[in-house]
Formats: sequence, C-alpha cells, structure tokens
Amino acid sequence: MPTPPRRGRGRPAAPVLSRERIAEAAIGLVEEKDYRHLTMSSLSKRLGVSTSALYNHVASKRDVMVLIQDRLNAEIDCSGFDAAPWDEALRLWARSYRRCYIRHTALIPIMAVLPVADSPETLQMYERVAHGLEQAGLDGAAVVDVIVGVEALVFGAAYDASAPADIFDPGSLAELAPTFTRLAAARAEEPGDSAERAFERALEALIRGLDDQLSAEVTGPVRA
Amino acid sequence: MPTPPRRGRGRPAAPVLSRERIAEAAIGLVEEKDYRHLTMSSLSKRLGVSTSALYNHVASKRDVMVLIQDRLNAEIDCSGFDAAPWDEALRLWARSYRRCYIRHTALIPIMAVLPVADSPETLQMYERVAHGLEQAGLDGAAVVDVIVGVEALVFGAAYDASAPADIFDPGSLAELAPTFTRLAAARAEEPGDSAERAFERALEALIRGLDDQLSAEVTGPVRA
DNA sequence: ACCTGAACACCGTTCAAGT
DNA sequence: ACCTGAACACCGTTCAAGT
Repeated sequence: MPTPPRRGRGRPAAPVLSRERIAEAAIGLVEEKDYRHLTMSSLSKRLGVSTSALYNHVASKRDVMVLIQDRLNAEIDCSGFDAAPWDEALRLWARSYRRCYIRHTALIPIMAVLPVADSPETLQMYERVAHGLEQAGLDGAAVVDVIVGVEALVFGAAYDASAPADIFDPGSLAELAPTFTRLAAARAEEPGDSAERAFERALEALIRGLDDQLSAEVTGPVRA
Repeated sequence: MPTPPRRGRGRPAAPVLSRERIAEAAIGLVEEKDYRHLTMSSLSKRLGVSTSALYNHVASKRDVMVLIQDRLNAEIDCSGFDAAPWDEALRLWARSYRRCYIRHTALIPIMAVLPVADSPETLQMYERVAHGLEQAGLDGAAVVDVIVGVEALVFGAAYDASAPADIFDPGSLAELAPTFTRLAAARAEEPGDSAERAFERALEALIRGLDDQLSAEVTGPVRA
C-alpha cells in the first residue's frame, strides 16, 4: 500500500491544497457524517495536511462553509425557468432548493445573510430565476421580492423537515393546549410526510397569492 | 459599596441560582451584547457564580437557549385571535413573531426543530393560534399546516431582515448576472426597508392563497 | 508561496471536595 | 442539594521556522 506522503517541513514542490480540493473534502465530510463533524481538524486530516495549512487557502471556517454553500447552490434545479410558466418554474425551483437544504440546515444561517458578491454560483442561480420571472412578464420591481419570499419559505421549511417526528407532541403538557394537541395528533395519524405537505400547501398558497397580486398590478392578468 | 458575596466552598444556605434567574440573565446578556457573547462563562460571571454551578440547573448551553426561546415566545402577540378575522390575526401574529426573531436569529435553528414538549410558553402560543383558526372555521386538518407554513416564512424573513444591506450587491461579479444586478440595484434605490416589504408581500400572498385554498375545500367560502 | 509543528486563547462539560 | 475550583477534551486561529 502507498505510504502517506509524510511531507517534510518546507514548501512542497507543487501545492497540495486548493480552494476546490478543500470544498470537495468538506462536502464529502458532511455527506458521510454531519456538520458536527466538520472541524478544521477533521478537514485537514481528510486532506492529509496539518490544520494550519488550510489557512493558506481559506480565511476561516466560515469561509469553508461559504465554499460548500456555493457548490451546493450550483446543483439546485433552475431549469424550469427556461421553458415552463413562471409559477411552475418557481415550484420546481423551490422544491429542489428545499430538498437540498434539508440535509444542510447548518448552512442556512450563513446562506441567508451572505452577500451574493461572495458566492458566484449562488448569484448565477438568482440570475436564472430573475431572468425567467422578468421574461414571463412579472413586474420588475417585484422580482427580487418574490425570490426573497420564496427563499424565506424554503429555509423555514427545510428546518421543519429536519425536525424530529414528535416535534408537535406536547407530552405531559397536553392539558395546556387541548386544541393544538388534538389537531397535531390527528395530523400525525395521516400517512406520508407531513412537513412536505405543509410546505406544498404553503408554496401553493404563496404562488397563487403572488399571481393574484401581480395580476392586479398590471393591466392584463399574468396568467393565461 | 457592597462586597461581592464571595461564597465559601460548600453549599449555600439558600440556593443562589434557579432556571428563572439563569433565563433572565441570559436574555439580559444577549440584549446588551449579542449571541457571540453568550457563553457559559459570561453567564456565570453575570450571575456571580462559578461556571460549573450552572450545571446544577441546566443540562447544557442548548438548554439555556431553550429557556430564552420559551421566554421570548411568551411575548409574541397572539391577541388578534381573540377578536379579529383569522387572516388579520395571522398577519399580526406573523409580524410580531418576525420582529422578535430578527434580533434572535441565533435561536431559529433551535426553535425550528424543538419539540413543543420542552417549551410550555411556545406550546401555549400555538394553542392560541390553533384555537383561533379553528374557531374562525378553518378546516381542522389544515390548521397545523397553516401554522407551520407561516412560521417557515417568518423564520426565513427574520434571517433576511438581519442580513447586511448590500446582500444583493454583486460587486465585481455583476457581469455574471445582468438581470439580477439591474433589478437588485433598482430595488436598493427604493426608500424604506426592502426586507420588510418583501416579507409583507409574501405574507399577503400566502394568506390570500390560503384563503383561496380553504374556501375551495369547504362548501361555503371562509371569507365573508 | 505554502507547508509543519507548537502555541494561544478560548469553549462546553465533568467531577471530587466541601458544607 | 448546591456550591467551588481544578481538570479534560476539545475548538478555531496565529505564527515562527523551514524549503
């Protein structure tokens, strides 16, 4: 078997690290384990370097998270905006977006407040969505707000989907909340993924409501 | 000036800590500074005890965060559900909820996945909302989904509102996203709080869409 | 420029000792 | 039961030394 490279003390002939390799290793790490195991130490071990070597390529652990997030966002499906009606395209995008972040909720606090200037793939995702919505005839002044609104729902729904199944079981506190307890219990009885159902209901409502708003704002209705 | 109590080594005559005192001190801490300054060490210092003393009353730092969250949720305005129509009550609740979490985004990852059994005030908030919605004639099978949907939007919008003002400025990456850049720039020109506008638009759309859905599901329309 | 290895300033948490 | 103080097993980050 090949001996681990056991590098000497000085600068290697060719760089062994790059931002790309770091991003790849970080994604591998969080997909095998979870975000609690993503440490600068575990990351450097996986890459076969000392921990401090990482800091020649990234500024901080947060920077690593930003790299992950940018790679991830490149995989989100925006294809609907090329052909489908805007409401259907928005649905497909939102579902793909949510599905992605269910397994990466640890990135949400970063992604949600990260300037797009630090994230080229994320920016290009927004471009496809914005271009598609404008092309479909949506009021330009509303486009960014629509993106922000759908995104907000997606992030919240991703958390919800990652919550334990008994999140709405009041346990010994049931008598504090009789109505809620009854409705939550009935909901838990229904088959299937209730977090997904709630998301679909809200997404449908949001899109329908946006359609109504935007139809009212322009002379003709947006929908056919 | 009163000397700090400089306790001896053994058990004090009366307990100096309680979960209530800890919660109060923790909230005071995050309101003066921010969540980066909330450490078990800073908390114990504020309470005049050693750090390990905290563990006689709470199981973990996460437990402290849960205490904060529960206290906070007790302050969210659910009064609309006593009198106003359900859609207006939902609006008031969502606005109060968002406003609260803008300054406490660090709690969102906890709050969003926390079983209600661990949080009596939160449970009672849900009870008021659920009872109000059912009383207003909403389909019982939809009530919890509606709560979940509005909450998802609220959490996402709270992040958005806490983001830096230049979050959509593409900087040197502008040519990657011409449409988005143009629309984001125009949006930034508009006076006022654009995050709040986006939230209000999405909330309005969501509620209108829910109204449509729920009117279609029952025999008579829900709205007058 | 880009690596290693040691060191720094924290963290949350545990636990024996004390009353 | 409920405190103190010491200790543990980490963290992310910095930096001099090496090539």
